[in-house]
Parts: sequence; structure tokens; C-alpha cells
Amino acid sequence: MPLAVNEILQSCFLFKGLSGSYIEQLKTIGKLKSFNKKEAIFFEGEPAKGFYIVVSGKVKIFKLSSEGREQILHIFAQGEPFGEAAAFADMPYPANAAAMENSQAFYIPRTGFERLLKENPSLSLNLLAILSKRLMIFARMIGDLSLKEVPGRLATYLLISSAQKGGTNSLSLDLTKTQLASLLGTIPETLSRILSRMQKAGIIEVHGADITIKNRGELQKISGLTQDDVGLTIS
Amino acid sequence: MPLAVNEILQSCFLFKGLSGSYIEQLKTIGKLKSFNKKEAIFFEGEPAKGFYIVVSGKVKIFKLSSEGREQILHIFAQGEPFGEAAAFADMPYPANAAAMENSQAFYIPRTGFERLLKENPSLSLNLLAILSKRLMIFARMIGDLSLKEVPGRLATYLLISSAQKGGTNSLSLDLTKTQLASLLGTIPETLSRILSRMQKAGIIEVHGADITIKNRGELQKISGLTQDDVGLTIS
DNA sequence: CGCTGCGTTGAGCTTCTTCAACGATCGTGG
DNA sequence: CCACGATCGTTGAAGAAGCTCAACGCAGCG
Repeated sequence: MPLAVNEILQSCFLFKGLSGSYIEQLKTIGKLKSFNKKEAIFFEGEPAKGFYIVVSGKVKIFKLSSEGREQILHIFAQGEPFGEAAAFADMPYPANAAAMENSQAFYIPRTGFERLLKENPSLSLNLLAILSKRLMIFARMIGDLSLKEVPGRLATYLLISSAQKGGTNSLSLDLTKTQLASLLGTIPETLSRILSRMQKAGIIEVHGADITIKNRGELQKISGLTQDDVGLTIS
Repeated sequence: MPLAVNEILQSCFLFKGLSGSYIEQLKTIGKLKSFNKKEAIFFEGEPAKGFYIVVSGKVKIFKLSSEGREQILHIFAQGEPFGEAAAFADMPYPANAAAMENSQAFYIPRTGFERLLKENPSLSLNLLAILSKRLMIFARMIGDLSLKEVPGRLATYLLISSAQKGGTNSLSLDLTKTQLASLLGTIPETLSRILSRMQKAGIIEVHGADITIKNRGELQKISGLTQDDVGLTIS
């Protein structure tokens, strides 16, 4: 069991270039935690005493409105850190985190991490790269939420997903449609209607979680993306 | 003239803790640029060969929709860096930048900056702090755009502005209302209507760019913020 | 003095959400 | 192994929020 954790910590981007002895240290200053599906990991506003790295499963970071609607900010899978910006800045978490499946995450307290950070310049460069990338993802999200309608945001999502899978026209959602709606800043009903409208228009074909792109050009027009954009957005 | 620039570079957060000799180096690897009001500084999609630090004036970072609507992501004033995340990650700028007034900005090319970064651990820690803070601002923006209606976003803006000015009830907007609309993710017409609706309801009083908070409790209810939130959000 | 950009207001319309109902699926406990 | 409940997904009808288009007053500036 600890073996697997070792490998994941070693292979994750954040710790790239970190010497083996530091990985060993990590294991002593942090610890592995398990979370059941839907279990909360931390809450918005809670002081960030540390951060996590996904070891297995999937974790969502999300905000809740006063009426209980949810906006997913990010979904993290194996090897990705979350909560690290708040932990580093020693501020409250800006959003909630919860396990989307039964998951494991390696918890690293702020204090121990700070020491590593100061002793390891490459670690802060890695962290900078991660935060930069995330900042750009958020910038795109803000633009999309404000400037595009739901069909445009869905089209953007489909095109980027397709690009990430190497450009196939056959996608398989790895989220429920309800969760996708929450990620796109809308509700399941609206998403459902738009999916079926796009299907009727011959742009896509939907079978459960499997979506096939039938008319890429039209999808691009709806998304407002250029060919270049699609390529560049591959995280 | 170069004297003033020196002082601004020295006093800005990014270079806090940097020795004087490095500041001198900075001045040789970068250069001061001037921009007229409304002049573009860089465009979305353009490769980020470097970044800027505001020396005087005000700069907006914004996205444009395909129909030309604008969403302001951030407004930067003296001493604040912009474009640094893209420059660091060596990616295209994720948004446009333009001067809101006649402005000056100190331009630092990526290559020179990278060297400084590697030689100066404190510099990367400063940069990490800046990016972390920005990430949290963006997280709030995403939540607001998706989960709050325009009155809620306006109320949030007013309360945060008030808190930043020490809690006064008398605010003076340092943007035009059109720009405020763009920052809140709406259009001038909608903002205008909501301002006058809030005034009729006795919540605020508006005289041109001067806004007085008349009923803080009600404003907080509309914003969806708790008392704590307001305090914490003071950048 | 006229032009341009900002701000306001009205009318109409689009988009999206809300509320409600219902079928399908899946995991669980009897 | 089946039955039940919970969650998910879909569809319809109605309503709300915000956008578009248009007109107009106003201030600042060349």
C-alpha cells in the first residue's frame, strides 16, 4: 500500500525533480486519507492548514450558492494537488472539496511543506507552473461564463475534451450530466435540452455518456473558438 | 524620470526582499513603455514574451466575446505586475490588456526574468503569493458569475470596495459605470437599472460616480456574503 | 460649436431557470 | 434474487432575468 503512494508522489508533476530522500521526508510529514464517495474533504472558508494530492479516485472543487446550487471549479484526478494555493498563502479555502468517488488523497500540512519549499527551488518552480496553468484555466472559465451562452460553453467543452483525447470524434463523458451541467455553470434540465437540440440539428449524437461529434465545423462556430484555440487549450 | 521607476520597482510586492543590485539589473534587462488611454498593450493569444509592471495609470485585462462584448478580468494599478503567469509558463496571453488612462508600464522580458527567478528564491515565493491571491480572486469571480444575479454581484462589489476603503459608507467609483458593468459581467443598461432600483429601495444613494450605502444590512443580504466574507475579501 | 462617448430609460424578446411529473438505472437490503 | 429507494435524466409549461435595439440628455473636448 505505501508503495503505491510512493510511486504516485514521485511521478506527480509537483514533485518532479525532487530527490528521493525528500519524497521519503514527504511521507513522514504527510499522511494518506480516505474519503467515501460524496464525502467532504474541506469547506469554503475553513483555514487552509494544508493541502492534498489525489492518490486515487476523483475530487471536485466547487462553490455553493445561497440557494444550494453548485458550480464546479475544477475536477482533479490522480497526481494532481488541490488546496495548495490557499495553503501556501495561509488563507481560508476559497471553495469546497468533496470526493466524487471513493478516493484517497495524501495530506500535506502547510508547515512541513513550507520547509521543503524553501529548501527546494525546483519545487517552487513546479508550483508556479501549476498555479499559472490554473490561472489560465480560470481566466477562460470567467470569459466563457460571462460571454458565451450555454450552447457555446458546451461546444467548447466537447471540443477541448476531444482534443485532449487526441482529436477523436467519439467521446465518453467521465462525469454525470448533472455534474457536467454544474461544471458549465447551468442546471441539468438546460443541459439536457441543449444536448437534444444539438442532436436534432445533426451536430452530435448522444447515447448515454457517449457523445459523437458529427459536425465539427458547426460545433466550432457555436463554441466561438478558432482552430488554434482548440489546439492550445489542451491542458 | 528613471528615479521614480526605481522607487516603484523597489517598493512593489513582487520584488520585496530583492537586493538593490538586482533592481539595478532589472532596469537593464527591462524597459519603460508608455501607452495612451485605450491603447492596447497585448492581445489574447499572442505569445507571452514578457510581462509588465504598472508604473503609472491603470491597466485592464479583459476578454472579448465574438460579438465584441467585454469582460474585465482584472484592473491593475501602480506596482502590480500583469501578464506574469503567461510569461512564466511561456504560453500565449489568456486575455487582452489595454491602458485605461495614459499609463506607463515597465516591461520585463521572459528570458531575463527567468534568470532572476532561479537566482532568487525569495522572488519565486513572492510570485507564488501573487498568483495564489489571484487564483482566489478568480475563484470568487467564477462563483459570483455563475451563482449570483447581477444585483448580488453589484452588492458584493460595493461591500468589498467599502471594506477596502476602511468601511466608509461613501464610495467614489474609480471606473466608469460602463467599465463597472463589464467587470460585473453585465452591460451598462442593466447596471443602470439596478442602481436606480436599489436607490428607489433606499439601499444606496447615487450621485454620478459617488455612491453612498444607506442600508448595509440589506446590501449584505443581496450580496449573499456573511460579515466574515466581507472582512476576508480585502485583498 | 459640434462631435463623441457615457448614462439613462423604454419596449420587446431571448435565454435560462423553476416547478412538476415521469421513466430508467443502480445499489442495497430484505 | 428481487424489490425498493435514491439518484439521474428527460420533457413540458410558466415565469424571471437580462439582453438587444432605439431614443435621448448630457458632459467633455477638440
